[in-house]
Amino acid sequence: MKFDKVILEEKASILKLISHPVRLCILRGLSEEGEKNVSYIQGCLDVPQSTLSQHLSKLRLSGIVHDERRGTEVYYSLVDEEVRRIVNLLFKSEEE
Amino acid sequence: MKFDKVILEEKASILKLISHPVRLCILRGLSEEGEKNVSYIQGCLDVPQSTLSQHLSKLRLSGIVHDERRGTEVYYSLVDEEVRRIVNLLFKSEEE
DNA sequence: CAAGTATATTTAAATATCCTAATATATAAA
DNA sequence: TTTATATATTAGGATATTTAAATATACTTG
Repeated sequence: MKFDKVILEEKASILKLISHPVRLCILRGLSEEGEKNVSYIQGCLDVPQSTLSQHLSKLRLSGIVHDERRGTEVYYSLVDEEVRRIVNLLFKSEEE
Repeated sequence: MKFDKVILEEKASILKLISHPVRLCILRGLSEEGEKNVSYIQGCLDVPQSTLSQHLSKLRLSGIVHDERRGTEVYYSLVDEEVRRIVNLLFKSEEE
Protein backbone atom coordinates (compact mmCIF):
# COMPACT_ATOMS: atom_id res chain seq x y z
CA MET A 1 0.00 0.00 0.00
CA LYS A 2 1.10 3.53 -0.66
CA PHE A 3 -1.57 5.24 1.45
CA ASP A 4 -0.91 3.07 4.42
CA LYS A 5 1.65 5.37 5.94
CA VAL A 6 -0.73 8.29 5.66
CA ILE A 7 -3.52 6.29 7.27
CA LEU A 8 -1.28 5.22 10.12
CA GLU A 9 -0.24 8.80 10.68
CA GLU A 10 -3.82 9.98 10.67
CA LYS A 11 -4.95 7.36 13.15
CA ALA A 12 -1.94 8.02 15.35
CA SER A 13 -2.61 11.72 15.35
CA ILE A 14 -6.21 11.18 16.40
CA LEU A 15 -5.04 8.99 19.26
CA LYS A 16 -2.42 11.52 20.21
CA LEU A 17 -5.03 14.23 20.38
CA ILE A 18 -7.17 12.31 22.82
CA SER A 19 -4.36 10.84 24.91
CA HIS A 20 -4.27 13.41 27.63
CA PRO A 21 -6.14 13.11 30.94
CA VAL A 22 -7.81 16.49 30.67
CA ARG A 23 -8.90 16.02 27.06
CA LEU A 24 -10.05 12.51 27.81
CA CYS A 25 -12.12 13.79 30.68
CA ILE A 26 -13.68 16.45 28.47
CA LEU A 27 -14.51 13.89 25.80
CA ARG A 28 -15.92 11.39 28.24
CA GLY A 29 -18.20 14.09 29.64
CA LEU A 30 -19.33 15.22 26.22
CA SER A 31 -19.98 11.65 25.13
CA GLU A 32 -21.95 10.71 28.22
CA GLU A 33 -23.91 13.88 28.78
CA GLY A 34 -23.95 15.74 25.49
CA GLU A 35 -22.98 19.35 24.98
CA LYS A 36 -21.66 21.46 27.81
CA ASN A 37 -20.33 24.96 28.19
CA VAL A 38 -16.81 25.78 29.25
CA SER A 39 -17.65 26.86 32.79
CA TYR A 40 -19.41 23.59 33.46
CA ILE A 41 -16.49 21.60 32.15
CA GLN A 42 -14.14 23.67 34.22
CA GLY A 43 -16.15 22.85 37.32
CA CYS A 44 -15.29 19.16 36.86
CA LEU A 45 -11.68 19.59 36.10
CA ASP A 46 -9.58 21.70 38.41
CA VAL A 47 -7.29 23.18 35.78
CA PRO A 48 -6.67 26.88 35.10
CA GLN A 49 -8.99 28.50 32.61
CA SER A 50 -6.26 29.10 30.10
CA THR A 51 -5.10 25.52 30.22
CA LEU A 52 -8.60 24.22 29.67
CA SER A 53 -9.15 26.63 26.84
CA GLN A 54 -6.03 25.40 25.11
CA HIS A 55 -7.14 21.81 25.37
CA LEU A 56 -10.54 22.73 23.98
CA SER A 57 -8.86 24.63 21.20
CA LYS A 58 -6.85 21.58 20.23
CA LEU A 59 -9.96 19.42 20.08
CA ARG A 60 -11.83 22.09 18.14
CA LEU A 61 -9.11 22.73 15.57
CA SER A 62 -8.83 19.03 14.84
CA GLY A 63 -12.57 18.74 14.30
CA ILE A 64 -13.18 16.28 17.12
CA VAL A 65 -15.58 18.66 18.84
CA HIS A 66 -17.84 21.40 17.60
CA ASP A 67 -18.34 24.71 19.37
CA GLU A 68 -21.30 27.04 19.40
CA ARG A 69 -21.49 30.37 21.11
CA ARG A 70 -24.70 31.36 22.90
CA GLY A 71 -24.41 34.76 24.42
CA THR A 72 -21.29 34.89 26.46
CA GLU A 73 -21.00 31.14 26.78
CA VAL A 74 -19.56 28.62 24.36
CA TYR A 75 -21.02 25.14 24.16
CA TYR A 76 -18.96 22.19 23.03
CA SER A 77 -20.15 18.89 21.66
CA LEU A 78 -18.47 15.72 20.45
CA VAL A 79 -18.89 15.24 16.74
CA ASP A 80 -16.26 12.68 15.75
CA GLU A 81 -17.87 9.26 15.86
CA GLU A 82 -14.65 7.29 15.75
CA VAL A 83 -13.42 9.20 18.79
CA ARG A 84 -16.75 8.62 20.48
CA ARG A 85 -16.37 4.88 19.96
CA ILE A 86 -12.87 4.88 21.42
CA VAL A 87 -13.95 6.91 24.43
CA ASN A 88 -16.93 4.64 25.02
CA LEU A 89 -14.75 1.58 24.70
CA LEU A 90 -12.44 3.00 27.35
CA PHE A 91 -15.08 4.06 29.85
CA LYS A 92 -18.26 2.10 29.26
CA SER A 93 -18.97 -1.49 30.19
CA GLU A 94 -15.58 -2.05 31.70
CA GLU A 95 -15.34 -4.39 34.70
CA GLU A 96 -18.15 -3.11 36.91
CA MET B 1 -14.69 10.23 42.70
CA LYS B 2 -11.21 10.19 44.09
CA PHE B 3 -9.80 7.51 41.79
CA ASP B 4 -11.10 9.19 38.70
CA LYS B 5 -7.97 11.21 38.11
CA VAL B 6 -5.87 8.09 38.35
CA ILE B 7 -8.11 6.25 35.91
CA LEU B 8 -7.99 9.11 33.45
CA GLU B 9 -4.23 9.17 33.67
CA GLU B 10 -4.00 5.44 33.13
CA LYS B 11 -6.27 5.49 30.10
CA ALA B 12 -4.45 8.49 28.68
CA SER B 13 -1.12 6.81 29.12
CA ILE B 14 -2.32 3.71 27.29
CA LEU B 15 -3.50 5.88 24.42
CA LYS B 16 -0.26 7.79 24.42
CA LEU B 17 1.69 4.57 24.14
CA ILE B 18 -0.16 3.47 21.06
CA SER B 19 -0.45 6.86 19.40
CA HIS B 20 2.56 6.64 17.16
CA PRO B 21 2.47 5.49 13.54
CA VAL B 22 5.22 2.92 13.97
CA ARG B 23 3.79 1.45 17.15
CA LEU B 24 0.32 1.48 15.68
CA CYS B 25 1.60 -0.43 12.67
CA ILE B 26 3.28 -2.99 14.91
CA LEU B 27 0.12 -3.46 16.93
CA ARG B 28 -2.11 -3.73 13.91
CA GLY B 29 0.15 -6.43 12.51
CA LEU B 30 0.25 -8.35 15.77
CA SER B 31 -3.49 -8.13 16.15
CA GLU B 32 -4.26 -9.26 12.63
CA GLU B 33 -1.63 -11.93 12.17
CA GLY B 34 -0.53 -12.99 15.63
CA GLU B 35 3.02 -13.16 16.86
CA LYS B 36 5.91 -12.07 14.71
CA ASN B 37 9.64 -11.72 15.14
CA VAL B 38 11.50 -8.45 14.94
CA SER B 39 13.01 -9.01 11.49
CA TYR B 40 9.61 -9.66 10.01
CA ILE B 41 8.18 -6.53 11.58
CA GLN B 42 11.15 -4.57 10.35
CA GLY B 43 10.46 -5.76 6.81
CA CYS B 44 7.10 -3.99 6.89
CA LEU B 45 8.25 -0.79 8.41
CA ASP B 46 11.21 0.99 6.89
CA VAL B 47 12.69 2.34 10.10
CA PRO B 48 16.22 1.74 11.40
CA GLN B 49 16.66 -1.29 13.61
CA SER B 50 17.43 0.78 16.65
CA THR B 51 14.33 2.88 16.24
CA LEU B 52 12.12 -0.16 15.90
CA SER B 53 13.71 -1.80 18.89
CA GLN B 54 13.03 1.25 20.99
CA HIS B 55 9.37 1.25 20.02
CA LEU B 56 9.12 -2.45 20.82
CA SER B 57 10.79 -1.80 24.13
CA LYS B 58 8.20 0.81 25.00
CA LEU B 59 5.36 -1.58 24.21
CA ARG B 60 7.05 -4.37 26.12
CA LEU B 61 7.82 -2.37 29.25
CA SER B 62 4.24 -1.19 29.44
CA GLY B 63 2.93 -4.73 29.18
CA ILE B 64 1.01 -4.19 25.96
CA VAL B 65 2.99 -6.87 24.18
CA HIS B 66 4.78 -9.97 25.34
CA ASP B 67 8.15 -11.11 24.04
CA GLU B 68 9.62 -14.56 23.79
CA ARG B 69 13.07 -15.44 22.60
CA ARG B 70 13.53 -18.47 20.37
CA GLY B 71 17.14 -18.91 19.49
CA THR B 72 18.44 -15.68 18.17
CA GLU B 73 15.05 -14.32 17.32
CA VAL B 74 12.54 -12.61 19.56
CA TYR B 75 8.83 -13.04 18.92
CA TYR B 76 6.33 -10.45 19.99
CA SER B 77 2.63 -10.87 20.57
CA LEU B 78 -0.19 -8.55 21.60
CA VAL B 79 -1.50 -9.39 25.04
CA ASP B 80 -3.46 -6.32 26.14
CA GLU B 81 -7.08 -6.89 25.19
CA GLU B 82 -8.16 -3.30 25.64
CA VAL B 83 -5.46 -2.20 23.24
CA ARG B 84 -6.49 -4.94 20.85
CA ARG B 85 -10.05 -3.60 20.87
CA ILE B 86 -8.90 -0.07 20.15
CA VAL B 87 -6.64 -1.20 17.33
CA ASN B 88 -9.40 -3.30 15.83
CA LEU B 89 -11.81 -0.43 16.11
CA LEU B 90 -9.39 1.76 14.20
CA PHE B 91 -8.53 -0.66 11.43
CA LYS B 92 -11.30 -3.23 11.06
CA SER B 93 -14.69 -2.79 9.48
CA GLU B 94 -14.17 0.84 8.73
CA GLU B 95 -15.80 2.25 5.60
CA GLU B 96 -14.74 -0.28 2.95
C1' DC C 1 36.27 -19.86 21.09
C1' DA C 2 35.71 -16.98 16.74
C1' DA C 3 32.52 -15.07 13.66
C1' DG C 4 27.90 -14.01 12.18
C1' DT C 5 23.12 -12.86 12.88
C1' DA C 6 19.31 -10.92 15.62
C1' DT C 7 18.07 -7.78 18.84
C1' DA C 8 18.74 -4.34 22.74
C1' DT C 9 20.68 -0.29 25.03
C1' DT C 10 22.93 4.19 25.41
C1' DT C 11 23.61 8.83 24.13
C1' DA C 12 22.76 13.22 22.24
C1' DA C 13 20.37 16.32 19.48
C1' DA C 14 16.00 17.83 17.38
C1' DT C 15 11.34 18.47 17.99
C1' DA C 16 6.92 18.45 20.27
C1' DT C 17 3.98 18.97 24.21
C1' DC C 18 2.36 21.09 28.37
C1' DC C 19 1.66 24.58 31.66
C1' DT C 20 1.35 29.30 33.56
C1' DA C 21 0.91 34.15 33.49
C1' DA C 22 -0.45 37.88 30.96
C1' DT C 23 -3.31 39.82 27.71
C1' DA C 24 -7.07 39.98 24.39
C1' DT C 25 -11.83 39.39 22.67
C1' DA C 26 -16.89 38.84 22.70
C1' DT C 27 -21.20 39.45 24.76
C1' DA C 28 -24.40 41.26 28.28
C1' DA C 29 -26.05 44.43 31.49
C1' DA C 30 -26.14 48.79 33.84
C1' DT D 1 -20.24 53.52 26.97
C1' DT D 2 -18.44 51.49 31.09
C1' DT D 3 -18.19 47.29 33.70
C1' DA D 4 -18.51 42.42 34.39
C1' DT D 5 -18.45 37.75 32.83
C1' DA D 6 -17.03 34.03 29.76
C1' DT D 7 -13.73 32.44 26.88
C1' DA D 8 -9.56 32.66 23.71
C1' DT D 9 -4.84 33.69 22.44
C1' DT D 10 0.12 34.57 23.03
C1' DA D 11 4.67 33.91 24.88
C1' DG D 12 7.94 31.41 27.54
C1' DG D 13 10.18 28.03 29.77
C1' DA D 14 10.07 23.20 31.50
C1' DT D 15 9.57 18.58 30.36
C1' DA D 16 8.86 14.68 27.31
C1' DT D 17 9.25 12.28 22.96
C1' DT D 18 11.50 10.83 18.83
C1' DT D 19 15.28 9.65 16.16
C1' DA D 20 19.84 7.94 14.50
C1' DA D 21 24.41 6.40 15.36
C1' DA D 22 27.26 3.77 18.01
C1' DT D 23 27.83 0.15 20.96
C1' DA D 24 26.48 -3.90 23.54
C1' DT D 25 24.33 -8.46 24.31
C1' DA D 26 22.49 -13.11 23.20
C1' DC D 27 22.45 -16.97 20.60
C1' DT D 28 24.12 -20.12 16.82
C1' DT D 29 27.36 -22.33 14.07
C1' DG D 30 31.86 -23.63 12.46
